[in-house]
Amino acid sequence: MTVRVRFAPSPTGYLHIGAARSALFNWLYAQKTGGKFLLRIEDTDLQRSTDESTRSIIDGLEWLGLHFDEEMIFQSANADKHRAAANKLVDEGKAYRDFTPRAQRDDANVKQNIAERARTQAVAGVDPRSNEYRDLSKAESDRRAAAGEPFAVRLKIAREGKTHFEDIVYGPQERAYSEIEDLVLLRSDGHPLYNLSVVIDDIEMGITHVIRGQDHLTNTHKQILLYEALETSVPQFAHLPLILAPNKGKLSKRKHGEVVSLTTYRDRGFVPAAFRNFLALLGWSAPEGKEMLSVSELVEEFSLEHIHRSPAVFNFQENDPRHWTDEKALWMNAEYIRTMPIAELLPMVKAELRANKLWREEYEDDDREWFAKVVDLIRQRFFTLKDFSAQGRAYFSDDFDFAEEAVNKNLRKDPRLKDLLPAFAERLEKLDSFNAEAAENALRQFAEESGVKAGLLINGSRTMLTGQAVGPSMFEVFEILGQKRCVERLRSGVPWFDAMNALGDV
RNA sequence: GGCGCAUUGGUGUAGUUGGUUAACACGCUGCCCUCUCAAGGCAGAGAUCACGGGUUCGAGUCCCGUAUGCGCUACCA
Repeated sequence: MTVRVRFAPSPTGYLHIGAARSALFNWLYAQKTGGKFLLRIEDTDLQRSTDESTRSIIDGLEWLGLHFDEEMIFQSANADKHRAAANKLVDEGKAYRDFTPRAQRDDANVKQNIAERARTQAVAGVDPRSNEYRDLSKAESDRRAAAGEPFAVRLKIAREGKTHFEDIVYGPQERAYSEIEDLVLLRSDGHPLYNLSVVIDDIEMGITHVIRGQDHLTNTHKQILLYEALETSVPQFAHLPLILAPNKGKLSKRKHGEVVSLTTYRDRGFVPAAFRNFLALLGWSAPEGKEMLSVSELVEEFSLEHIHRSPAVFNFQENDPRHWTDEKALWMNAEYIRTMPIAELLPMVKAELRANKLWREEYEDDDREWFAKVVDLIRQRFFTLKDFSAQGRAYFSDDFDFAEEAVNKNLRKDPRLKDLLPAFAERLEKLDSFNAEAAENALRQFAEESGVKAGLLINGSRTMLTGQAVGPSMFEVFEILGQKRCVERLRSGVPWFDAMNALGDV
Protein backbone atom coordinates (compact mmCIF):
# COMPACT_ATOMS: atom_id res chain seq x y z
CA MET A 1 0.00 0.00 0.00
CA THR A 2 1.48 3.31 -0.97
CA VAL A 3 1.41 6.08 1.56
CA ARG A 4 -0.93 8.99 0.90
CA VAL A 5 -0.81 11.97 3.21
CA ARG A 6 -2.38 15.37 3.02
CA PHE A 7 -1.99 18.92 4.23
CA ALA A 8 -5.43 20.38 4.90
CA PRO A 9 -5.32 24.04 5.91
CA SER A 10 -8.33 26.30 6.13
CA PRO A 11 -7.76 29.40 4.01
CA THR A 12 -8.39 32.03 6.63
CA GLY A 13 -5.50 34.43 6.86
CA TYR A 14 -1.90 33.73 6.01
CA LEU A 15 -0.07 30.46 6.41
CA HIS A 16 0.76 29.95 10.08
CA ILE A 17 4.21 28.53 10.83
CA GLY A 18 2.57 25.72 12.79
CA ALA A 19 0.59 24.81 9.71
CA ALA A 20 3.73 25.10 7.61
CA ARG A 21 5.45 22.69 9.95
CA SER A 22 2.55 20.23 9.53
CA ALA A 23 2.89 20.53 5.79
CA LEU A 24 6.63 19.91 6.03
CA PHE A 25 6.24 16.78 8.12
CA ASN A 26 3.59 15.38 5.81
CA TRP A 27 5.76 16.14 2.83
CA LEU A 28 8.84 14.61 4.44
CA TYR A 29 6.93 11.47 5.29
CA ALA A 30 5.68 11.17 1.73
CA GLN A 31 9.19 11.63 0.35
CA LYS A 32 10.63 9.19 2.83
CA THR A 33 8.13 6.48 1.98
CA GLY A 34 7.78 7.17 -1.71
CA GLY A 35 4.18 8.21 -1.13
CA LYS A 36 1.99 11.05 -2.28
CA PHE A 37 1.59 14.43 -0.63
CA LEU A 38 -1.81 15.96 -1.30
CA LEU A 39 -3.24 19.39 -0.70
CA ARG A 40 -6.80 19.99 0.39
CA ILE A 41 -8.15 23.45 1.07
CA GLU A 42 -10.72 23.27 3.84
CA ASP A 43 -12.89 26.15 2.77
CA THR A 44 -16.20 25.01 4.20
CA ASP A 45 -16.40 28.13 6.31
CA LEU A 46 -17.28 30.35 3.39
CA GLN A 47 -17.55 33.44 5.57
CA ARG A 48 -13.92 33.42 6.55
CA SER A 49 -12.28 31.72 3.58
CA THR A 50 -10.57 33.89 1.00
CA ASP A 51 -8.88 33.29 -2.33
CA GLU A 52 -6.05 35.49 -1.20
CA SER A 53 -5.39 33.17 1.69
CA THR A 54 -5.46 30.12 -0.59
CA ARG A 55 -2.90 31.81 -2.78
CA SER A 56 -0.69 32.60 0.15
CA ILE A 57 -0.80 28.97 1.25
CA ILE A 58 0.26 27.79 -2.17
CA ASP A 59 2.99 30.43 -2.34
CA GLY A 60 4.21 29.41 1.08
CA LEU A 61 4.42 25.74 0.16
CA GLU A 62 6.24 26.58 -3.02
CA TRP A 63 8.68 28.81 -1.17
CA LEU A 64 9.48 25.95 1.20
CA GLY A 65 9.92 23.64 -1.76
CA LEU A 66 7.00 21.41 -0.81
CA HIS A 67 5.40 20.41 -4.07
CA PHE A 68 2.11 18.63 -3.80
CA ASP A 69 1.00 15.74 -5.95
CA GLU A 70 -2.21 15.42 -7.94
CA GLU A 71 -4.92 18.06 -8.09
CA MET A 72 -5.54 20.44 -5.25
CA ILE A 73 -8.91 19.67 -3.66
CA PHE A 74 -11.39 22.24 -2.39
CA GLN A 75 -13.45 20.79 0.39
CA SER A 76 -16.44 22.95 -0.42
CA ALA A 77 -16.72 21.19 -3.78
CA ASN A 78 -17.47 17.93 -1.98
CA ALA A 79 -20.37 19.19 0.12
CA ASP A 80 -22.86 17.01 -1.75
CA LYS A 81 -20.86 13.91 -0.98
CA HIS A 82 -20.71 14.89 2.67
CA ARG A 83 -24.48 15.34 2.77
CA ALA A 84 -25.08 12.07 0.97
CA ALA A 85 -22.93 10.23 3.50
CA ALA A 86 -24.82 11.77 6.39
CA ASN A 87 -28.18 10.90 4.84
CA LYS A 88 -27.04 7.36 4.27
CA LEU A 89 -26.19 7.08 7.95
CA VAL A 90 -29.67 8.35 8.81
CA ASP A 91 -31.22 5.71 6.54
CA GLU A 92 -29.14 3.04 8.21
CA GLY A 93 -30.18 4.21 11.63
CA LYS A 94 -26.62 5.18 12.60
CA ALA A 95 -27.47 8.83 12.69
CA TYR A 96 -30.69 10.67 13.48
CA ARG A 97 -32.50 13.90 12.80
CA ASP A 98 -32.48 16.39 15.64
CA PHE A 99 -35.43 18.77 15.41
CA THR A 100 -34.32 20.90 18.33
CA PRO A 101 -34.39 24.54 17.22
CA ARG A 102 -30.92 25.88 16.54
CA ALA A 103 -29.51 27.57 19.62
CA GLN A 104 -28.18 31.07 19.48
CA ARG A 105 -24.45 31.14 20.14
CA ASP A 106 -22.07 33.89 20.99
CA ASP A 107 -18.90 32.97 19.13
CA ALA A 108 -16.70 35.11 21.31
CA ASN A 109 -17.50 33.18 24.46
CA VAL A 110 -18.04 29.63 23.24
CA LYS A 111 -15.40 28.09 25.46
CA GLN A 112 -16.82 29.82 28.48
CA ASN A 113 -20.34 28.80 27.59
CA ILE A 114 -19.30 25.19 27.20
CA ALA A 115 -17.81 25.14 30.68
CA GLU A 116 -20.83 26.86 32.18
CA ARG A 117 -23.27 24.58 30.50
CA ALA A 118 -21.32 21.54 31.67
CA ARG A 119 -21.30 22.85 35.21
CA THR A 120 -25.04 23.54 35.37
CA GLN A 121 -25.82 20.18 33.75
CA ALA A 122 -23.63 18.45 36.31
CA VAL A 123 -25.38 20.24 39.15
CA ALA A 124 -28.83 19.41 37.75
CA GLY A 125 -27.78 15.83 37.10
CA VAL A 126 -28.60 16.06 33.40
CA ASP A 127 -26.82 13.70 30.99
CA PRO A 128 -25.37 16.00 28.31
CA ARG A 129 -25.93 13.27 25.81
CA SER A 130 -29.67 13.09 26.32
CA ASN A 131 -31.64 14.07 23.26
CA GLU A 132 -35.34 13.57 22.84
CA TYR A 133 -35.02 12.91 19.12
CA ARG A 134 -32.40 10.20 19.43
CA ASP A 135 -34.95 7.43 19.60
CA LEU A 136 -37.69 8.98 17.54
CA SER A 137 -39.24 6.36 15.26
CA LYS A 138 -38.08 6.32 11.68
CA ALA A 139 -41.63 6.95 10.43
CA GLU A 140 -42.13 9.94 12.68
CA SER A 141 -38.74 11.36 11.78
CA ASP A 142 -39.41 10.98 8.06
CA ARG A 143 -42.83 12.54 8.46
CA ARG A 144 -41.55 15.63 10.22
CA ALA A 145 -38.72 16.01 7.73
CA ALA A 146 -41.14 15.69 4.81
CA ALA A 147 -43.31 18.36 6.42
CA GLY A 148 -40.37 20.73 6.05
CA GLU A 149 -39.41 20.95 9.68
CA PRO A 150 -35.73 21.94 9.95
CA PHE A 151 -33.34 19.48 11.55
CA ALA A 152 -29.69 18.81 12.17
CA VAL A 153 -28.20 15.36 11.65
CA ARG A 154 -26.32 13.81 14.54
CA LEU A 155 -24.30 10.65 14.76
CA LYS A 156 -25.78 8.17 17.19
CA ILE A 157 -23.04 7.13 19.55
CA ALA A 158 -23.47 3.94 21.58
CA ARG A 159 -24.13 4.47 25.27
CA GLU A 160 -21.63 1.91 26.48
CA GLY A 161 -18.05 1.27 25.47
CA LYS A 162 -15.05 3.22 24.36
CA THR A 163 -12.96 4.06 21.32
CA HIS A 164 -9.28 3.49 21.07
CA PHE A 165 -6.54 4.00 18.58
CA GLU A 166 -2.79 3.93 18.50
CA ASP A 167 -1.29 7.32 17.77
CA ILE A 168 2.14 7.01 16.21
CA VAL A 169 3.42 9.89 18.30
CA TYR A 170 1.28 9.87 21.45
CA GLY A 171 0.79 6.15 21.80
CA PRO A 172 -2.41 4.36 22.78
CA GLN A 173 -5.43 6.62 23.18
CA GLU A 174 -8.73 5.73 24.78
CA ARG A 175 -11.98 7.54 25.30
CA ALA A 176 -15.23 6.40 26.84
CA TYR A 177 -18.35 6.92 24.74
CA SER A 178 -19.83 8.68 27.75
CA GLU A 179 -17.36 11.50 27.09
CA ILE A 180 -18.55 12.02 23.55
CA GLU A 181 -21.75 13.77 22.59
CA ASP A 182 -23.75 12.77 19.56
CA LEU A 183 -21.87 15.01 17.18
CA VAL A 184 -23.63 17.08 14.60
CA LEU A 185 -22.86 15.98 11.07
CA LEU A 186 -25.12 18.33 9.18
CA ARG A 187 -26.33 21.71 10.30
CA SER A 188 -30.03 22.44 10.06
CA ASP A 189 -29.33 24.46 6.93
CA GLY A 190 -27.76 21.37 5.37
CA HIS A 191 -24.19 22.58 5.75
CA PRO A 192 -21.80 19.69 6.53
CA LEU A 193 -19.57 20.11 9.56
CA TYR A 194 -15.85 19.72 9.97
CA ASN A 195 -15.58 16.21 11.43
CA LEU A 196 -17.82 14.75 8.75
CA SER A 197 -16.11 16.57 5.91
CA VAL A 198 -12.62 15.60 6.99
CA VAL A 199 -13.47 11.94 7.29
CA ILE A 200 -15.32 11.74 4.00
CA ASP A 201 -12.59 13.61 2.14
CA ASP A 202 -9.83 11.56 3.69
CA ILE A 203 -11.63 8.40 2.63
CA GLU A 204 -12.25 9.84 -0.83
CA MET A 205 -8.61 10.80 -1.23
CA GLY A 206 -7.37 7.47 0.04
CA ILE A 207 -5.40 8.99 2.90
CA THR A 208 -3.39 6.37 4.76
CA HIS A 209 -1.74 8.55 7.40
CA VAL A 210 -3.21 11.60 9.02
CA ILE A 211 -0.40 13.83 10.28
CA ARG A 212 -1.70 16.99 11.94
CA GLY A 213 -1.53 19.19 15.01
CA GLN A 214 -2.13 17.87 18.50
CA ASP A 215 -5.18 20.09 18.82
CA HIS A 216 -7.02 17.39 16.89
CA LEU A 217 -5.95 14.54 19.13
CA THR A 218 -9.14 14.25 21.17
CA ASN A 219 -11.38 14.88 18.17
CA THR A 220 -9.85 11.86 16.55
CA HIS A 221 -12.09 9.62 18.63
CA LYS A 222 -15.15 11.16 17.02
CA GLN A 223 -13.68 10.68 13.61
CA ILE A 224 -12.91 7.07 14.30
CA LEU A 225 -16.52 6.54 15.26
CA LEU A 226 -17.45 7.98 11.89
CA TYR A 227 -15.08 5.71 10.02
CA GLU A 228 -16.64 2.78 11.83
CA ALA A 229 -20.18 3.90 11.05
CA LEU A 230 -19.15 4.29 7.43
CA GLU A 231 -17.60 0.82 7.55
CA THR A 232 -14.31 1.89 6.08
CA SER A 233 -10.80 1.27 7.28
CA VAL A 234 -9.30 3.78 9.68
CA PRO A 235 -6.07 5.53 8.70
CA GLN A 236 -3.02 5.80 10.92
CA PHE A 237 -2.77 8.92 13.02
CA ALA A 238 0.29 10.90 14.05
CA HIS A 239 -0.30 14.08 16.02
CA LEU A 240 2.30 16.82 16.20
CA PRO A 241 3.18 18.79 19.33
CA LEU A 242 1.95 22.36 19.25
CA ILE A 243 4.20 25.34 18.70
CA LEU A 244 3.84 27.83 21.55
CA ALA A 245 4.66 31.49 22.08
CA PRO A 246 7.47 32.48 24.51
CA ASN A 247 4.99 32.76 27.39
CA LYS A 248 3.97 29.17 26.60
CA GLY A 249 0.63 30.41 25.41
CA LYS A 250 -0.96 29.82 22.07
CA LEU A 251 0.98 31.27 19.17
CA SER A 252 -1.67 33.27 17.41
CA LYS A 253 -1.70 35.62 14.53
CA ARG A 254 -4.00 38.01 16.30
CA LYS A 255 -1.80 38.28 19.37
CA HIS A 256 1.70 37.93 17.99
CA GLY A 257 1.33 39.40 14.55
CA GLU A 258 3.60 38.76 11.64
CA VAL A 259 6.15 36.49 13.37
CA VAL A 260 3.71 33.63 12.98
CA SER A 261 3.20 34.11 9.24
CA LEU A 262 5.38 32.09 6.96
CA THR A 263 5.42 34.85 4.36
CA THR A 264 7.12 37.11 6.88
CA TYR A 265 10.21 34.96 6.72
CA ARG A 266 10.27 35.10 2.97
CA ASP A 267 9.77 38.86 3.01
CA ARG A 268 12.40 39.46 5.65
CA GLY A 269 15.19 37.69 3.89
CA PHE A 270 15.17 34.09 4.95
CA VAL A 271 16.67 31.45 2.72
CA PRO A 272 13.95 28.82 2.20
CA ALA A 273 16.28 25.93 2.99
CA ALA A 274 17.28 27.55 6.26
CA PHE A 275 13.74 28.12 7.43
CA ARG A 276 12.71 24.65 6.35
CA ASN A 277 15.62 23.25 8.33
CA PHE A 278 14.65 25.26 11.39
CA LEU A 279 11.00 24.28 11.11
CA ALA A 280 11.91 20.62 10.93
CA LEU A 281 13.61 20.92 14.31
CA LEU A 282 10.47 22.19 15.99
CA GLY A 283 9.05 19.01 17.42
CA TRP A 284 11.41 16.61 15.77
CA SER A 285 15.10 15.81 15.98
CA ALA A 286 17.43 13.69 13.91
CA PRO A 287 18.57 10.43 15.54
CA GLU A 288 22.20 11.48 15.73
CA GLY A 289 21.41 14.96 16.93
CA LYS A 290 22.51 16.49 13.68
CA GLU A 291 20.99 19.91 13.15
CA MET A 292 22.17 21.33 9.86
CA LEU A 293 20.27 19.16 7.41
CA SER A 294 19.78 19.57 3.69
CA VAL A 295 16.46 18.52 2.18
CA SER A 296 17.79 15.16 1.16
CA GLU A 297 19.21 14.63 4.63
CA LEU A 298 15.91 15.61 6.17
CA VAL A 299 14.11 13.09 4.01
CA GLU A 300 16.73 10.49 4.80
CA GLU A 301 16.63 11.01 8.57
CA PHE A 302 12.94 11.73 9.01
CA SER A 303 10.69 9.36 10.87
CA LEU A 304 7.40 9.74 12.69
CA GLU A 305 8.88 7.90 15.66
CA HIS A 306 11.27 10.73 16.46
CA ILE A 307 8.57 13.34 16.78
CA HIS A 308 8.27 14.70 20.32
CA ARG A 309 5.23 14.87 22.51
CA SER A 310 5.95 18.05 24.39
CA PRO A 311 5.12 21.38 22.82
CA ALA A 312 7.90 23.50 21.33
CA VAL A 313 8.32 27.13 22.31
CA PHE A 314 9.01 29.46 19.44
CA ASN A 315 11.32 31.99 21.02
CA PHE A 316 11.21 35.63 20.02
CA GLN A 317 10.96 38.99 21.70
CA GLU A 318 8.20 41.32 20.76
CA ASN A 319 9.18 44.91 20.08
CA ASP A 320 12.86 44.00 19.82
CA PRO A 321 14.01 44.38 16.22
CA ARG A 322 17.21 42.48 16.90
CA HIS A 323 15.35 39.44 18.24
CA TRP A 324 12.22 39.74 16.15
CA THR A 325 12.20 35.99 15.65
CA ASP A 326 13.83 32.91 17.16
CA GLU A 327 17.58 33.46 17.50
CA LYS A 328 18.36 29.99 16.38
CA ALA A 329 16.36 30.55 13.22
CA LEU A 330 18.38 33.70 12.59
CA TRP A 331 21.64 31.90 13.30
CA MET A 332 20.69 29.08 10.99
CA ASN A 333 19.81 31.52 8.23
CA ALA A 334 23.22 33.18 8.61
CA GLU A 335 24.85 29.78 8.54
CA TYR A 336 23.09 28.94 5.28
CA ILE A 337 23.93 32.31 3.75
CA ARG A 338 27.63 31.95 4.39
CA THR A 339 28.02 28.26 3.63
CA MET A 340 25.62 27.47 0.79
CA PRO A 341 26.99 27.10 -2.73
CA ILE A 342 27.46 30.60 -4.09
CA ALA A 343 25.61 29.69 -7.27
CA GLU A 344 22.45 29.02 -5.26
CA LEU A 345 22.77 32.23 -3.31
CA LEU A 346 23.31 34.54 -6.30
CA PRO A 347 19.73 34.40 -7.61
CA MET A 348 18.40 35.23 -4.16
CA VAL A 349 20.71 38.21 -3.87
CA LYS A 350 19.67 39.24 -7.34
CA ALA A 351 16.01 39.23 -6.33
CA GLU A 352 16.82 41.23 -3.23
CA LEU A 353 18.82 43.84 -5.15
CA ARG A 354 16.22 44.05 -7.85
CA ALA A 355 13.49 44.71 -5.31
CA ASN A 356 15.56 47.64 -4.08
CA LYS A 357 16.48 48.96 -7.50
CA LEU A 358 20.12 48.05 -7.01
CA TRP A 359 20.27 45.35 -9.63
CA ARG A 360 22.19 45.90 -12.85
CA GLU A 361 22.18 43.58 -15.79
CA GLU A 362 25.99 43.66 -15.99
CA TYR A 363 26.07 41.58 -12.83
CA GLU A 364 24.97 38.66 -14.94
CA ASP A 365 27.01 39.66 -17.94
CA ASP A 366 30.40 41.38 -17.97
CA ASP A 367 30.53 41.76 -14.19
CA ARG A 368 29.49 38.23 -13.38
CA GLU A 369 32.70 37.30 -11.68
CA TRP A 370 32.88 40.57 -9.83
CA PHE A 371 29.34 40.13 -8.57
CA ALA A 372 30.00 36.61 -7.32
CA LYS A 373 33.12 37.83 -5.59
CA VAL A 374 31.38 40.67 -3.79
CA VAL A 375 28.57 38.44 -2.64
CA ASP A 376 31.03 35.87 -1.41
CA LEU A 377 32.99 38.53 0.43
CA ILE A 378 30.14 40.24 2.21
CA ARG A 379 27.94 37.24 2.92
CA GLN A 380 30.28 36.09 5.65
CA ARG A 381 28.70 38.34 8.22
CA PHE A 382 25.13 38.69 7.00
CA PHE A 383 22.10 37.23 8.72
CA THR A 384 19.38 37.70 6.15
CA LEU A 385 19.09 38.41 2.45
CA LYS A 386 17.93 41.90 3.40
CA ASP A 387 21.44 42.70 4.56
CA PHE A 388 22.67 42.63 0.97
CA SER A 389 20.58 45.67 0.12
CA ALA A 390 20.96 47.40 3.47
CA GLN A 391 24.45 47.04 4.95
CA GLY A 392 25.71 45.90 1.58
CA ARG A 393 24.29 48.82 -0.36
CA ALA A 394 27.60 50.63 -0.83
CA TYR A 395 28.91 47.74 -2.90
CA PHE A 396 26.17 48.16 -5.45
CA SER A 397 25.47 51.87 -5.47
CA ASP A 398 27.20 55.18 -4.89
CA ASP A 399 24.11 56.40 -3.15
CA PHE A 400 24.37 54.90 0.30
CA ASP A 401 23.84 56.04 3.86
CA PHE A 402 26.46 56.52 6.55
CA ALA A 403 25.76 54.89 9.86
CA GLU A 404 25.86 57.57 12.52
CA GLU A 405 27.87 55.56 15.02
CA ALA A 406 30.33 54.56 12.31
CA VAL A 407 31.00 58.19 11.43
CA ASN A 408 31.46 59.09 15.07
CA LYS A 409 33.73 56.20 15.80
CA ASN A 410 35.88 56.12 12.70
CA LEU A 411 35.82 59.61 11.23
CA ARG A 412 35.02 62.33 13.72
CA LYS A 413 37.21 60.98 16.46
CA ASP A 414 40.44 62.13 14.86
CA PRO A 415 40.67 65.56 13.14
CA ARG A 416 43.78 64.50 11.25
CA LEU A 417 41.62 62.25 9.07
CA LYS A 418 40.24 65.32 7.34
CA ASP A 419 43.55 65.73 5.53
CA LEU A 420 44.89 62.22 5.75
CA LEU A 421 42.10 60.52 3.86
CA PRO A 422 42.21 62.75 0.75
CA ALA A 423 45.97 62.49 0.80
CA PHE A 424 45.70 58.75 0.93
CA ALA A 425 43.31 58.90 -2.01
CA GLU A 426 46.09 60.62 -3.86
CA ARG A 427 48.36 57.64 -3.22
CA LEU A 428 45.79 55.13 -4.33
CA GLU A 429 45.18 57.06 -7.51
CA LYS A 430 48.81 56.76 -8.43
CA LEU A 431 48.95 52.99 -8.10
CA ASP A 432 49.51 51.25 -11.40
CA SER A 433 48.12 47.91 -10.46
CA PHE A 434 45.28 48.09 -8.00
CA ASN A 435 44.59 45.09 -5.82
CA ALA A 436 44.38 44.11 -2.16
CA GLU A 437 48.09 43.68 -1.78
CA ALA A 438 48.99 46.94 -3.46
CA ALA A 439 46.39 48.80 -1.44
CA GLU A 440 47.74 47.31 1.76
CA ASN A 441 51.30 48.27 0.94
CA ALA A 442 50.27 51.78 0.03
CA LEU A 443 48.24 52.22 3.15
CA ARG A 444 50.84 50.89 5.55
CA GLN A 445 53.54 52.97 3.98
CA PHE A 446 51.40 56.08 4.04
CA ALA A 447 50.53 55.48 7.68
CA GLU A 448 54.17 55.18 8.61
CA GLU A 449 55.12 58.31 6.76
CA SER A 450 52.29 60.21 8.38
CA GLY A 451 53.10 58.93 11.80
CA VAL A 452 49.68 57.38 12.45
CA LYS A 453 48.55 53.87 13.12
CA ALA A 454 47.41 51.86 10.12
CA GLY A 455 44.20 51.08 11.98
CA LEU A 456 43.18 54.72 11.94
CA LEU A 457 43.31 54.85 8.17
CA ILE A 458 41.82 51.42 7.75
CA ASN A 459 38.78 52.14 9.87
CA GLY A 460 38.37 55.61 8.46
CA SER A 461 38.50 54.20 4.96
CA ARG A 462 35.97 51.53 5.84
CA THR A 463 33.42 54.09 6.84
CA MET A 464 34.18 56.39 3.92
CA LEU A 465 33.91 53.55 1.43
CA THR A 466 31.03 51.56 2.84
CA GLY A 467 29.26 53.79 5.33
CA GLN A 468 29.70 51.07 7.92
CA ALA A 469 31.78 50.57 11.05
CA VAL A 470 32.11 46.86 10.37
CA GLY A 471 32.73 44.76 7.33
CA PRO A 472 35.13 42.47 5.55
CA SER A 473 38.88 42.79 5.59
CA MET A 474 39.50 46.30 4.32
CA PHE A 475 42.09 45.48 1.70
CA GLU A 476 39.69 43.09 0.04
CA VAL A 477 37.17 45.89 0.03
CA PHE A 478 39.63 48.23 -1.72
CA GLU A 479 40.14 45.68 -4.43
CA ILE A 480 36.49 44.81 -4.89
CA LEU A 481 35.38 48.45 -5.04
CA GLY A 482 38.10 49.33 -7.52
CA GLN A 483 40.51 52.20 -7.77
CA LYS A 484 38.15 54.79 -9.14
CA ARG A 485 35.44 54.40 -6.56
CA CYS A 486 37.91 54.19 -3.69
CA VAL A 487 39.58 57.43 -4.69
CA GLU A 488 36.30 59.26 -5.20
CA ARG A 489 34.78 58.17 -1.95
CA LEU A 490 37.88 58.95 0.09
CA ARG A 491 37.89 62.47 -1.30
CA SER A 492 34.24 63.07 -0.62
CA GLY A 493 34.80 63.14 3.10
CA VAL A 494 34.90 66.89 3.49
CA PRO A 495 31.26 67.31 4.51
CA TRP A 496 31.78 65.09 7.53
CA PHE A 497 34.66 67.11 8.75
CA ASP A 498 32.98 70.39 8.10
CA ALA A 499 30.14 69.18 10.24
CA MET A 500 32.66 68.19 12.83
CA ASN A 501 34.24 71.62 12.85
CA ALA A 502 30.89 73.24 13.09
CA LEU A 503 30.16 71.14 16.11
CA GLY A 504 33.50 72.06 17.55
CA ASP A 505 32.81 75.77 17.19
CA VAL A 506 29.74 75.63 19.32
C1' G B 1 -17.10 21.60 35.06
C1' G B 2 -15.42 16.95 32.45
C1' C B 3 -11.82 14.44 29.53
C1' G B 4 -7.03 14.29 27.37
C1' C B 5 -1.79 15.61 26.56
C1' A B 6 2.70 17.60 28.32
C1' U B 7 6.64 19.14 32.12
C1' U B 8 15.28 17.90 31.34
C1' G B 9 19.83 24.83 32.12
C1' G B 10 16.96 31.25 28.95
C1' U B 11 15.37 28.44 24.08
C1' G B 12 15.47 23.90 20.85
C1' U B 13 16.69 19.05 22.11
C1' A B 14 19.76 13.94 23.60
C1' G B 15 19.31 10.66 27.37
C1' U B 16 16.80 3.10 23.29
C1' U B 17 15.60 -2.46 28.14
C1' G B 18 16.50 2.19 35.57
C1' G B 19 23.53 1.97 36.89
C1' U B 20 30.02 6.42 36.52
C1' U B 21 30.82 13.92 37.56
C1' A B 22 22.98 14.67 32.96
C1' A B 23 25.12 15.23 26.58
C1' C B 24 24.53 18.54 22.04
C1' A B 25 23.00 23.15 19.42
C1' C B 26 21.43 28.41 19.85
C1' G B 27 22.09 32.35 23.21
C1' C B 28 25.36 34.41 27.20
C1' U B 29 30.69 35.55 29.55
C1' G B 30 36.06 35.64 28.93
C1' C B 31 40.50 34.74 26.11
C1' C B 32 43.10 33.88 21.31
C1' C B 33 43.13 35.57 16.22
C1' U B 34 42.82 40.74 14.25
C1' C B 35 42.22 46.78 10.57
C1' U B 36 36.46 46.64 12.60
C1' C B 37 32.63 43.13 13.06
C1' A B 38 31.59 38.34 12.21
C1' A B 39 33.44 33.46 11.37
C1' G B 40 36.90 30.08 13.61
C1' G B 41 39.73 28.12 18.00
C1' C B 42 39.96 27.67 23.39
C1' A B 43 37.86 28.20 28.20
C1' G B 44 33.54 29.17 31.23
C1' A B 45 28.74 30.38 33.68
C1' G B 46 23.97 28.20 33.64
C1' A B 47 19.61 22.02 35.31
C1' U B 48 19.19 19.44 42.91
C1' C B 49 15.85 16.53 35.33
C1' A B 50 8.01 20.90 37.87
C1' C B 51 6.85 19.42 43.08
C1' G B 52 5.68 15.46 46.84
C1' G B 53 5.57 10.49 47.94
C1' G B 54 6.64 5.35 46.67
C1' U B 55 9.15 0.76 44.25
C1' U B 56 14.58 -0.45 44.12
C1' C B 57 21.11 -1.65 46.38
C1' G B 58 20.34 2.37 42.75
C1' A B 59 15.29 6.65 39.02
C1' G B 60 15.48 12.05 34.51
C1' U B 61 14.19 6.93 33.21
C1' C B 62 8.87 2.65 36.64
C1' C B 63 4.12 3.66 39.95
C1' C B 64 0.75 7.12 42.63
C1' G B 65 -0.61 12.03 43.88
C1' U B 66 -0.20 17.50 43.39
C1' A B 67 0.82 21.85 40.65
C1' U B 68 1.34 24.43 36.21
C1' G B 69 0.66 24.93 30.97
C1' C B 70 -1.83 23.57 26.69
C1' G B 71 -5.71 21.07 23.94
C1' C B 72 -10.66 19.16 23.25
C1' U B 73 -15.51 19.54 25.00
C1' A B 74 -19.62 24.28 19.14
C1' C B 75 -25.60 23.36 14.27
C1' C B 76 -16.33 26.72 14.30
C1' A B 77 -12.37 24.65 11.54
